[in-house]
Amino acid sequence: MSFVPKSDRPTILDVARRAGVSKGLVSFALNDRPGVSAETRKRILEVADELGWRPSVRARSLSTDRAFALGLVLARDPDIIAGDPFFPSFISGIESVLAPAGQALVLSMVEGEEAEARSYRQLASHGRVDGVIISDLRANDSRLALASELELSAVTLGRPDIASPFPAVTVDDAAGIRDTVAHLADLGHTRIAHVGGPAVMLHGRRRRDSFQEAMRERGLSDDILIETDFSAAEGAAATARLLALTDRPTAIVYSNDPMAIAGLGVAQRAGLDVPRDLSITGFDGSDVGGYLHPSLTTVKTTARKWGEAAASALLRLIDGEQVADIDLDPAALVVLDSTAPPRSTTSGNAAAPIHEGERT
Amino acid sequence: MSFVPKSDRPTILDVARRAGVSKGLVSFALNDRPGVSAETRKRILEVADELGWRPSVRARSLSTDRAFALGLVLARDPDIIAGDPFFPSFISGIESVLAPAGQALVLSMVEGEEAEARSYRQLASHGRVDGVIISDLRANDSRLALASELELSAVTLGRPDIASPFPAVTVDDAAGIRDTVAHLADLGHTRIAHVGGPAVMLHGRRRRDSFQEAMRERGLSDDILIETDFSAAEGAAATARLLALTDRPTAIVYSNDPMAIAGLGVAQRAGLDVPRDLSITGFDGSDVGGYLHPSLTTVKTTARKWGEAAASALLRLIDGEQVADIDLDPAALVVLDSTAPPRSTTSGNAAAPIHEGERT
DNA sequence: TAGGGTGACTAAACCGGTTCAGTTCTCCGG
DNA sequence: CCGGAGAACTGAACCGGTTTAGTCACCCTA
Repeated sequence: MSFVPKSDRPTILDVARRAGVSKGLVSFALNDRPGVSAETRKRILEVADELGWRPSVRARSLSTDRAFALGLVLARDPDIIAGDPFFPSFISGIESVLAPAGQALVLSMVEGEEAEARSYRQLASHGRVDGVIISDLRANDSRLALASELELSAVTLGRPDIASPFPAVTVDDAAGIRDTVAHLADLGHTRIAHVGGPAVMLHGRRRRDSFQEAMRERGLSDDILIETDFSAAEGAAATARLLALTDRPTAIVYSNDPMAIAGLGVAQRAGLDVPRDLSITGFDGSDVGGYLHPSLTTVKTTARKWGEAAASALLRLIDGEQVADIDLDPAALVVLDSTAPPRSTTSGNAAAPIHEGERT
Repeated sequence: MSFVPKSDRPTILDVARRAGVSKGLVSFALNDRPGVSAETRKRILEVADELGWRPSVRARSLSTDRAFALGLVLARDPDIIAGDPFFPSFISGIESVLAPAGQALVLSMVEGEEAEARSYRQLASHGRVDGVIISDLRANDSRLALASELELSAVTLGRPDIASPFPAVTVDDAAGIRDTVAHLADLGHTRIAHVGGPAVMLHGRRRRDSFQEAMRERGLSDDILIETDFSAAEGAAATARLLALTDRPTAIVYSNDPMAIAGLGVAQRAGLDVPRDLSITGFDGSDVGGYLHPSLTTVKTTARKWGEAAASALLRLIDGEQVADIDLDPAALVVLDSTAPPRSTTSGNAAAPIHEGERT
C-alpha cells in the first residue's frame, strides 16, 4: 500500500488547513478584506505561496458571476480583415493589458450582422465575458442597445452617432485626412478624389466628411467620392472608374491601405506614372506600403495603443470605476513617394492615355 | 408587499421543480444518459424549452473540469502577422466550427518565446481552455512537451520534426512550391532564387527544402537562398541583395506575399521590369496581390478550411475520440502576371541597369 | 460588575451544474 | 408466491471558491 502523491493542484481548503484557519478567512486574506489580523494574513499568504496555490478562475467565476475575460467580435469579411493591418496590432495591445491582469480575450469572427448579434448573445448567455470592445462602429449601431440588454460592459472604438451608455476610446483620424488633403493641395492638386469605406461605418463616414470639409476649406470641389466596402477589389474598381472620368482627378485619397495599393496597381496598369500622373494616399499604415514602388504616403494610426487604452478602460469599467471618454494621439500623415505635384498645374490634358494592354 | 419578478435566468432547479423531478434527473435527460424513461425525458426537455433554460457553462465548467473553449497563442510580431492574410481566414474557419458547438476561442498574441510559454501556462492553469492549436511549428518545438506537461489537448498545424503525441493537420505546401518552380523552369528560367522564412519555423524550412528539391530535379542550382523573418522589410532587403549579385537571378520565389510585394517594389525601384527582367512569386495568396501591377503569381492555401479542420479535430480529441492526422488539399499555384519568360534565354546581359533614381 | 461594542474568526449556505450511492417499483423465473 | 434483477428516480455529496450570519474573547464604559 504505497503513498499516492496528490497530483492535483491545491485548493483553498488545503491552504486553510495548513494555515490552521477556515477557508473563508483565506478568501478574505486573499482579497484584502478587513477582518483579518495582520499576522494571520501574512501567515496565510505565506502558506498559499508555499503550496503554490492560485485560486481557481472557474470557481471564482461561478460564485462571483464574473468571467474575467473580455470579448471582441469582428464582423467583417475575413478577406477584408486580412488586408487590414489594424487588428493584429490592436489585439496585441489588448493582450498586453489583459495578460498581466489575469484576464483573457475571447475572439469571435463572424460574417453578417445576424451572426454578429448571435455571437454577442452567446458570449453573454454563456457568461464568457464581462465586457466587450465594440469596434467598427456603424451608424445607429444596434450593438449599443444589444450590449445594454445583455448587461455587458462595453467600450466603443470611436464615438457613436447616437447616445451611448459606454465610454468611447477615440483616435482623431480627421486630423490625418486633413493633413493629407493639405499636403496634396500644397503640392498643387485641385481635383482630388476620395475612395472611402462604407458610409454605414462611422469611421468610413468620418473620413469622408473630413475629406469634404478639408476640400471645401481650400475652396476645392469635394464631390469626387466613391464608397466601397474597404476591400482591395472595390478599391481597384473605384480607381478604374475614377480614371475613366473625362476630367479625371490628379490625386486619390483612399480610406485604407489595401485599396490604395490596389488602386496603385490599376493606375500603373493603365499606363499612368504614380506619382507624376496621379498621387495616391492610403490610411492605417500597412508595413508593406513602405516598400512599394512608389512607396505609399499614408496615415499611421496607433492601433496598439488603441488596444491598450480600450482594454484598460474596459477593465476599469467592469471594476465599477467611472470611466470617461479617452482621446488618443491623432493619426499622423507619413509622406513617402506616392504623392507629388501634378504633372501640369495649368492644363492637365497631357496625361497619358488611359487604356493600355490590360490583363484582367 | 408587491410581487418581485425573478429576472435571473432559470436554473436546473427551476426546471426540475416544474417537471416534478430531481435536478439530477434533469441533468441526465439533458446529457442523454440512460436511466430516464422516454416520456420523462420528453417532459423535462419540454419544460426546459418552455423556461428557456440553458445550462450554465460556468457551473458545468466547475463540475466537469472542462473549459468548453480552445486556445490559440500567436507568438509572432504583430506587424508580421498584420501583413499575413493567413490568420484572419484561419480564425474564421475555427470560429465556424466552434460557435455551433457552443465553444469559444481564447486568443493570445504575444512576442517572444518566453511570453509564449507563459501564455500557455496561464491558459492551462486558469483552466481557460481544454486544448490548443499549435501553429507556426518550429524545429524541435518545445510547445509539444509543454502542452503535454500542462495536460492540454492539442493539434499541430503541420507535422512536427519530432515525435508528437498530437494529431497533425497538414497542407502540403511542398506541392505549391514544386509547381511554382516547375512553372518558372518551364518558362525558361534557370537562375531562380528563394527568399524564405526563418529556417527555425518548419513551414519556412519545408518550403525551402521543397524549393531546393524541385530545383535539383530540374538540374538547376539550388543555392541562391536567403532566410528572413517573413517581414516585408527583410523581404525587401533580401531582394536588394539578390539584385546586386553579378549573376543575378531571373526569378525569385518568395515564401509569403508581403515579402513578394516588397520585393516587387524594390525591383521596380531598381528600374527592372517585372516580369520581363525578373519574375516574382508569392505564397499564401493575399487579396491585394491580384491588383498589383503586375498582379502577383502566388500559391493559395486554404486557410479557412485549415481552421475548420483543426478546430473540429481538436474538439473530437477533447471528447476522447481517437484522431488521426489529417491531410488537406495541397496548396495551389495561381499564375498571374508577375511571371514570364526571362528576357533572353541565352544571354542574360541585356538587363536594365540596376541603379536609377531611388528615393529612400 | 453588567452591558455594549469591536475585532478576529468559524460554520454553513450558496453559485449551478454533475455524479454516485441508494431507494422504490415492476416484472420475471422458478 | 418469493427472490432477484433491472429500470426509473431521488438525495446528497461534490467541484472550489465567496459571502453572510453568528460565535467568542476582549476591552471599555457606567
